[in-house]
Amino acid sequence: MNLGFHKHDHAACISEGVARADALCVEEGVQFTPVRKRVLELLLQAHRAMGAYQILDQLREDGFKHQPPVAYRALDFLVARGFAHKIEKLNAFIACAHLGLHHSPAFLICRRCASVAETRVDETNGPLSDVADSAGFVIEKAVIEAEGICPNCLTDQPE
Amino acid sequence: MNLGFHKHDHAACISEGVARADALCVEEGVQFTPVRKRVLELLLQAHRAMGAYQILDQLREDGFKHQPPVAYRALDFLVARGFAHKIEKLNAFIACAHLGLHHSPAFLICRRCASVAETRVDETNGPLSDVADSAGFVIEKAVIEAEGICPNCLTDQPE
DNA sequence: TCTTTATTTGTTATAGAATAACATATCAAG
DNA sequence: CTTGATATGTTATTCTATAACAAATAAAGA
Repeated sequence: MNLGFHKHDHAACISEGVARADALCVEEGVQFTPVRKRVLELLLQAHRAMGAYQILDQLREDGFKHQPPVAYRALDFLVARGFAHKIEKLNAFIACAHLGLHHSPAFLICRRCASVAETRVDETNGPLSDVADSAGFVIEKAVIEAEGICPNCLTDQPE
Repeated sequence: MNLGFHKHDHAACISEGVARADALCVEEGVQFTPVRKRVLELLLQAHRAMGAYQILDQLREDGFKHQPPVAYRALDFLVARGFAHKIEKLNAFIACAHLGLHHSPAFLICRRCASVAETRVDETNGPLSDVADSAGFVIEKAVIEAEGICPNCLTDQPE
């Protein structure tokens, strides 16, 4: 699986992401307003996790309004529809790498270069759901974030 | 496995927890100072995740100093030694349920009653480490937090 | 088209979480 | 006993996030 650690056609991955989100919004009858679109673009462009206030700074430069709620509202919208995810460990947000697919995301976070790769995990089995099942706990959503060193940073310099 | 959702001898679980931490500190030659001990007691007592400022309020009532760094330093100490864990999803802290055992914790968080159960997962295999291995990513630490409904809340009222 | 309902945006203010920085005190080893 | 390490006290600040309400815009029905 390509986890985004390697080179790829980035311009295409931005425009495709926006186009796909656009289509999904039409399908669902929700408004993909300029600020929402711009925030998704910023996240796709950055290709890493961004804090809400980083996004806010960018919005300011683009001439958008830039009070905190502007960014948080756009982010809430994107996260609610699965266009972006929140990385709890970083208090930051990242564009979804599997836009349009229902999935439960998991992340690999490099503590050296701060890159974040998204992968998918099967939430219906695995060690955690076994425990939950036997305890009678019903899992609705799981935060799975692994921290470590990405392949690029391992090669670059062995710490 | 007992996940803490059920009744148990809570007084004992507090005193045992403190005693075990005490012994571990002696072993490692680090100081289990009054404020550190008190914070661990508070967490064991609460038996749920507590925010740093909740802890701070309790410390104030106990006559301890109560500026934010007081709580954060004690929490950093407890987390560094595995006596407590941070729940990223809640920006809150909880006493370790497996004190003294090296383990990688995972949590089941009830969104109705806010109780948190700690369990262990094997981090060396499972779906996530397969993905990491094949990508060449070295996992050092994993945040695994599942949100849902605990057995008590399921029974109490089917939502 | 009108109008009314829902959704989105603008704005101010504040709450909540965490740390930087530096002075002071206490402990532990030589 | 003194020196180096560890821990505490304190002030201030930064970063993250939301409450609350007014104004504007869009969508749906009469």
